[in-house]
Amino acid sequence: MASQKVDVSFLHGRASEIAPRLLGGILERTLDGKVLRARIVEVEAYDQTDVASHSYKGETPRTKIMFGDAGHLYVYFTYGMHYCCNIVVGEKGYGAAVLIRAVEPLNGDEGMSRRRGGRSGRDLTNGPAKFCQAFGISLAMNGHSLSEPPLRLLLQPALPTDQVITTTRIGISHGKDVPWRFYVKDNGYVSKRIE
DNA sequence: CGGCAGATACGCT
DNA sequence: GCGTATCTGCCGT
Repeated sequence: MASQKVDVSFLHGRASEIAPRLLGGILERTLDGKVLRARIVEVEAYDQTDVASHSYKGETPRTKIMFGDAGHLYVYFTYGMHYCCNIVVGEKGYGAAVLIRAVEPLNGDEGMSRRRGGRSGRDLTNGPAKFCQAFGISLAMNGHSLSEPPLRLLLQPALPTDQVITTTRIGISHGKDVPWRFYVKDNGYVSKRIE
């Protein structure tokens, strides 16, 4: 597949509009001399107007990257043991990002399985922290530009609208009614199928 | 497959 | 102190 720069201008818009457009995009990671590839199948949008977002209460040391340049990775640590990663979107100074909640592995399943404690199939990457573990993403990659190795985003053509399911987000206690979760219809790697 | 409890450490009040 | 954009194991259906 041809190499492809992240079209940063494409990421300059509302998180809720960009998020569904990232479905089907490819994430390519080089790790331990191998190439891992996966297709994005589930995302959620967060921005500073929304109570569920880390950026809601303004910029802090932790959320600084979310307020930075689009096309970079915002990684956070949660529940004392998990990492989750987002693609920063919107204008610099505006805190917004798209959480990668699930991907479908395309290559490098063996390495992912090893990092996932021997698990296989959908259990490799059907959740945001599972994906980070499978892809070896931690705080060390916070702020990384997705135009460069060792982790690149390769945008793909938009999916047909009837293949995209829109629902409320998962695991939050505020902003539960906001329909900013998007996933690929009938894809086995989606974390939870509801509605 | 669904529901629930426990793990575990950091950011922020 | 308290809550957390989660996962896992264990239980029951």
